[in-house]
Amino acid sequence: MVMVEDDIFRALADPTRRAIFEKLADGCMNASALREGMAISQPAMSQHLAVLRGAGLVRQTRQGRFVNYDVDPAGVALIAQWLAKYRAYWPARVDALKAVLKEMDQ
Amino acid sequence: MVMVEDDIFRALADPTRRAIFEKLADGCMNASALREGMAISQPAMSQHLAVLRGAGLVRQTRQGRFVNYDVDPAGVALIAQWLAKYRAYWPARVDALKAVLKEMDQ
DNA sequence: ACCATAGATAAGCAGATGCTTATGTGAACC
DNA sequence: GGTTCACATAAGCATCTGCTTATCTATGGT
Repeated sequence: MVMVEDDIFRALADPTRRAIFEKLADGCMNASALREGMAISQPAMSQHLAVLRGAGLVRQTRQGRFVNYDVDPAGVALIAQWLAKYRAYWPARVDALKAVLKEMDQ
Repeated sequence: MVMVEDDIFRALADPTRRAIFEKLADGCMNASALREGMAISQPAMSQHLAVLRGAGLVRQTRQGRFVNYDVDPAGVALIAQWLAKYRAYWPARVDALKAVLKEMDQ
C-alpha cells in the first residue's frame, strides 16, 4: 500500500514548493529559470523539485546541461479524483464548471 | 495577506487528518464518533479537528455535550479553485466531469 | 584535457509538527 | 451542589522538515 496522496499533499503543504508548482502551471521550465525572482538557493530548489517529482506532481527531462520540469498530468488527475469525493459540497460552483467545460469543447 | 491555501494544504498533509476529513465527507459527525476505529487519543483528535477548523475545511456546532463537525464547503471550493489552474492538464477527465454535472442537474 | 555551468547529493542544524500525559472547561443528569 | 461525560488546552518531548554550506556528477565549450 503506497498512499500516493500522502506525498502529494505533503509536497503541496510547503508554500515555496507550491509556488514552484504554480510557476510550472504556465508551462515547462528548467531549474534555473524557476529560481528567478524566488530568493531561494540552488540546493533548496533542487530538493523541492525532488519532492515534487517524488509525489508524481512533476516530470523532468534532460536537455543538454539543463533539466526541464513540467507538471505531471497524472498527479493533477489524482488530486481531482480525491476532490471528487467532496463534489456534493460545492454546488455553487457548478455553473462556473459548466463554463469551463464549454470553453474546453471549443 | 493571509495565504489560506497554506493552512489548507498543511492540514491535508497529515494522513490522520485527511482520514478524519474524508470521514466527514460522508456527513456530519461528532468528535467521539470520528474516533471510532481510528486508534487515536482524544486530545490528538481534538488537536487535529482544531487544525482542520483553522484551515476552513471543517465547521463545528455544539449540540448539548457533543460538538458536531462537518465539511465546510468554502474550504472545498478553495481547493477546487486552486486546482482549476491545472485544468489544462487533465483533459482526459472532462467526460467524467460532464457526467457528474449531468447527475447534479437532476 | 581543461574548465565552466547546471544540477544533485551529503551532512548538520534550527524550527516546526504530532504525539503523549495532565489538567481545564462546559453541558447534562441526579 | 456534585458527578459524569464530551471536548479543549497546556506542557513536554521525539521526530520530521527545510534550510544552509560543502561537495559531487554531468554536460558543453574551447
